[in-house]
Amino acid sequence: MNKTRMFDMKRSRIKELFLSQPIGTDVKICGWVRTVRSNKNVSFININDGSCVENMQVVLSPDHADYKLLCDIHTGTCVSIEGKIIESQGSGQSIELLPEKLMILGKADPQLYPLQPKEHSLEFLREVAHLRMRTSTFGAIMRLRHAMAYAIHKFFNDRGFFYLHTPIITGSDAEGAGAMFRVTTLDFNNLPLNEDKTVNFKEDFFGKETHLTVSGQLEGELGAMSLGQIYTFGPTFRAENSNTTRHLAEFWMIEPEVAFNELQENMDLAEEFLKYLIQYALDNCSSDLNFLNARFIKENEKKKQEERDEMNLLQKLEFVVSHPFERLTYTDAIEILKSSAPYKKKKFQYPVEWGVDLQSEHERYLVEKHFKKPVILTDYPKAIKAFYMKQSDDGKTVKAMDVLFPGIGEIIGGSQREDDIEKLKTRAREVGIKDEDIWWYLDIRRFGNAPHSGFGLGFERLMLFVTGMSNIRDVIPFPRTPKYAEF
RNA sequence: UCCUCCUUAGCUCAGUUGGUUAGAGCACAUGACUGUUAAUCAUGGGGUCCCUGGUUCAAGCCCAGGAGGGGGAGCCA
Repeated sequence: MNKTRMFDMKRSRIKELFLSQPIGTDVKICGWVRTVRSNKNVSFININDGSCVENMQVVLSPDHADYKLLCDIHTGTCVSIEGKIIESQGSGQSIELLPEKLMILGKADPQLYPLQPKEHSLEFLREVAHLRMRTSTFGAIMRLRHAMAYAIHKFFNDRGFFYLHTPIITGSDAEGAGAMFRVTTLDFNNLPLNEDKTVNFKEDFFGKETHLTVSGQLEGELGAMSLGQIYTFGPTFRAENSNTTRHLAEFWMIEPEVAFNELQENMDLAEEFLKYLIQYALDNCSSDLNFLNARFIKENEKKKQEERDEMNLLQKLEFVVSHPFERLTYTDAIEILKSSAPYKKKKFQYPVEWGVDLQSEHERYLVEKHFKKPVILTDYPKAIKAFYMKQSDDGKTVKAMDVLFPGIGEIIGGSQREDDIEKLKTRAREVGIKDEDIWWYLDIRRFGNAPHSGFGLGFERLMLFVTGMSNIRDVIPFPRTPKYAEF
């Protein structure tokens, strides 16, 4: 690296410089200015290039040939700097950069640039999502998001799973997971009509009605029943009018599906998977997690006493990887809720009765108050669960499982799948799905049938937990929600 | 979709019972300052008080409608 010629210097990423501490060597960095501080004798320019949460401090003296450039260097300016790495003469950082040559690649008018060297509200930053990844918080979140995506592939690859690309455009409306976005090339101002005035979708691009997928599961099952064990990891779309901190219209979902697995093994996989991912973050993203932890602690202190988290972010992550998840049946959960203090004091807004779906308040009680750890609920009443879930011998419940996390609620939903073709057809018809719509799904039960299981993990919900953020719009670069598709 | 809260300078926010020319911190400009960490200090510029209508001698403040946003709920991952 000890080159004397500057113009052909290789660019270093700041993360590498902090790791290798190459004191005395000449380097080149490119990045965006975070802050500038000056006095009569010296100026400090803090540069971030996105490689890590830490900034490189550039120390510029007034007698430097490029000192005049300082008047155009503000927060947001993009610069390229060649110079020597030296041991920092101030406290607060181990090394700093003494510039030989300073170049402005792109100015940022300080009167117009929205980001300032101060804390901005998350709501404001959502309005400038094209720039918010330049902040420490969103930089850390997006690097963690990448690390988690990578860890997901690594987890499955290391265990012999195959990444299956299930379709994003789907012709089946049988997935049954809520409202779908329509995909069409028809001219809305001149729709082809049938004789009964309904739209003639035979004229549409695919010759039938098509939508964006709400789940890759049904196709995932086909993969599992051929390749043994697969996972999907792709975008998923729900046209629900959900306005919450936990819902997006476009989100990413991971759906493993394993032939021969029954419910017990499905739970084991889900628990091992989540713990692996969180451990991966702890092992590989410590500086970003430390930054987010400091942020979490500060936010937590602002909350009212009764709403405060007992643990900080790092403690929560450590806690989850080191404790077994609580596993119990829906029926047992109902019993616990019925003998709970809030139930007896009539604090629950919604009724607790065998057969009703558990509400947020009930899930929160179980996870946050009663067990104080992640909970896997199983064996739900069949009436409140999807048609494809394996019916139990009791005739009342299905082999479903929901993994509930503190502060997030359902992070995973899954089940053993119904492999009895007659029961499957009957249940599908009950919810209005015709055999011919899922003929290929039924075929799997007809040819070489076997038990199999799987689940879906909401990627952004995982990100909420790992980053300690509280709004799902802040853990995806460009959120899509009802009435909002900017950028 | 329902409930609820909010909208004042580029950002974060204060603004009393309706009363003269709407404030602060940060940011920005200028100057000062011996190495700063969101540096500090001084001075200065900067406003469609979300929009529309109404009540009133007088509206940032009260009333009605609308728009945008936050939080909670439902639905779910």
